[in-house]
Amino acid sequence: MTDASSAVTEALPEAGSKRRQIRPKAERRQQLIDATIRCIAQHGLSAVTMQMVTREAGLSVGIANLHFESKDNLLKETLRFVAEEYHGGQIDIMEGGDIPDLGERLDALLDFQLGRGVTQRQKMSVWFAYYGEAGARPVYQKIVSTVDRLAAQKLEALFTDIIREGDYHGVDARELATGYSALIDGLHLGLLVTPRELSKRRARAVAREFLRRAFPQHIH
Amino acid sequence: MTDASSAVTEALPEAGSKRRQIRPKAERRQQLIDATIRCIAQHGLSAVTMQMVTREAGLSVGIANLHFESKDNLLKETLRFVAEEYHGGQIDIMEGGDIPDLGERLDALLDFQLGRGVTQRQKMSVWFAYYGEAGARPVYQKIVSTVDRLAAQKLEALFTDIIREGDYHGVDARELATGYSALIDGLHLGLLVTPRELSKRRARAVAREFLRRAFPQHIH
DNA sequence: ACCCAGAATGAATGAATGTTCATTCTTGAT
DNA sequence: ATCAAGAATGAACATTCATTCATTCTGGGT
Repeated sequence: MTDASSAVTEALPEAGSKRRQIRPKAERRQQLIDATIRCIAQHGLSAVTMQMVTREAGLSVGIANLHFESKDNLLKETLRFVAEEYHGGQIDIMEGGDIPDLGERLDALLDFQLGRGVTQRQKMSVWFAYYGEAGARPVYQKIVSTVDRLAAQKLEALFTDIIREGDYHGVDARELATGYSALIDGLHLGLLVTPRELSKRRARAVAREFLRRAFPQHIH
Repeated sequence: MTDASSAVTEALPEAGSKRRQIRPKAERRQQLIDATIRCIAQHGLSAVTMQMVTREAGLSVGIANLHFESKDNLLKETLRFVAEEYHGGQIDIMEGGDIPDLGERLDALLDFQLGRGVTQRQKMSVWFAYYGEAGARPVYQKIVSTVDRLAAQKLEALFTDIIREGDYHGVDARELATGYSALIDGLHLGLLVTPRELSKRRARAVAREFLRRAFPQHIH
């Protein structure tokens, strides 16, 4: 449900054709959000300008204020999109009727969180750019909190099921879920800031080991 | 409140003295760095201006370019200071001849990483503000990598000692150190972005549980 | 073929910000 | 008491950026 990532991304290369095109509002909005994500990843949140974003989108500067009322709003909506895409993806897997086996479901979750290619790195940059500003901007905090809370609940529910199925003792689903979420966030940080020290392979091994310690029967 | 003439310039330093003071270069540098930290924590990295920082420091705008050559450089030096302070504190504890007992040393480390009061929150904000930009700024990446690598080595060494002392099996010091560092980073993020969901007390419990699983004889 | 609602444009505007530098002031040495 | 070195100041400058809006253009409806 949440894989609109590369759907509309190709609007850049017009071979000499600068002809003005009229498109529905929703499409333009997504086009601008996608461009914003690329700009943040490449230049950093604090360096992003409206001119930069609209040029990246292949549009004029005026249009950003037509569809979003201001730069602040564009940035806010971009955060909302990224947050919902990431957490939505997780939630789909965790609820997943697709995967009945709980151990496999855990694996799929880990795959989603630490897998994928370059695209993921772009999203990670955006993610942490906003985290960095969240301390000073309540609006960002609220957006992240909202989706975060839902994902945390689903994770706790999944862990509860696993604990029951494996008859594990001395394990608190809530505490473990908090720990696992924090671990994943920390690994993302490591991948972003010190990619030389932490390979994606090792990050996965570390996360896997965490789960294996908690649920030895489910992770091999 | 926002009076340009009288301003707030004489608020913090010396009571009632608006007289110009000449102080050694090192002291002014630190004064400006401290002010920068407070500004980042309060307004976010992308909103920080030179005027803001120098007013916070109770100094004039010109002085920032006298002691640091540019805004970029001031921000860079501020990151370096925060990074070295944080990692330096950790390293002192981990090397710690002060605390012979390894279990207690772990506790002290956890205390340092998740303890303290409001000050810590300020530092956290700064920390993640830079992380957010690190994806797009190699300079920041390098500063963080450098101190990070050293701290990681010390942590691995401490874990190795503990594993030997406790005769633990099936535990890899390096992997565990990576996991623990990531966990702490992730908990810091949680404390910063969703303080409502994650209390400091619970963060400590989660980190403690992680260590207890790995080193049951050393953490009670 | 014609029309017009509204999508799209981008030059113009004004506000904000980093940096400079001529000038003022402080301090310790003489 | 005097002076020079250089620390400190802040008004002025040049630049950059978000936002506006008069104008142009497009495409579906008639």
